[in-house]
Amino acid sequence: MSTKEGTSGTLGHPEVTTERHGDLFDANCPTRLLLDRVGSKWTVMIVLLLADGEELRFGALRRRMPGVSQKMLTHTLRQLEDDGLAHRRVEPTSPPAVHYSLTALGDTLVGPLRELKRWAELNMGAIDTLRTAAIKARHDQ
Amino acid sequence: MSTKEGTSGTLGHPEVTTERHGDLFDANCPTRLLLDRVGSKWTVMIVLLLADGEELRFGALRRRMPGVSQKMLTHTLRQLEDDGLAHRRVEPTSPPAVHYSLTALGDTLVGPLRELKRWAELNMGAIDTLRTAAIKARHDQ
DNA sequence: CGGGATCCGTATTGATACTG
DNA sequence: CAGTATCAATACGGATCCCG
Repeated sequence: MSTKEGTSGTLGHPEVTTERHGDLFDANCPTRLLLDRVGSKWTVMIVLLLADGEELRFGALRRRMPGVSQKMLTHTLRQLEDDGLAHRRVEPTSPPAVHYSLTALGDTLVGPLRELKRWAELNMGAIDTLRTAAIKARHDQ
Repeated sequence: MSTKEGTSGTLGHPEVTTERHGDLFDANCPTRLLLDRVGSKWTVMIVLLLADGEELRFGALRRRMPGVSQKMLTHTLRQLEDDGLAHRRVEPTSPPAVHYSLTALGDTLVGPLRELKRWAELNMGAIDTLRTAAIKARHDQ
């Protein structure tokens, strides 16, 4: 998630002009583009909160996401909106009320993300144990 | 889900010294822990390359991953190893040969990641188009 | 060949403060 | 309430040199 905005960035990066390796993985790999978004700290959380047709206001989202700053929440929502994954509906009332929901496209992402979440809940405990042990072992030796 | 919006007026400090939480999503959320790893730039690529029992040497991995630096490759592999997702086998030959493969645990992650990859390949094109259009629209107006 | 150690730029995130 | 604008910290990723 270091690659900034997808727009032809001026990354001090050697141009990948050749494809002589002919491999499945490349710089323009869509998976990486997705992971740059999904890897963002709050994206998945928002998508999962808006799943199942849930429509939440800015403040409601914020309350459900402990630790998020309003700047990051705004930023991530904007990103999701620009990607066509989330929809933003503004009610021009006295204090403006902004509702967020998933688009049809965004909804299709819920499945894969839920599976990932399920995997995490099942295995992250084990991983954390293994990790601690491994590091301790290296430190020991 | 619970549409309860309690007036939790206490704007607590960001100090997360204790496990003071009350929501489903929190810092100790396993999903976030997983995404911190998966969101890393090269993790998914490595896991997918090592899928299906593939065992690859350091150099082989590197050759298949255009743009990766040896530092990041080493770092990511070490992380995967510590997490118990990858296995490292050293052959103490004249020039040392190090082979990497997935553990049983690591293998179970392949499925969810493949699904994510499939989604990406199907939809990232559309997303990129939408994103460009959205940004242009905002800039236009 | 594999990888440790170091220096370094910058993207990402966060903490305020201010606006309509 | 929802959002923008600044400023500051840091973690991420890359380049390079060196070692067994």
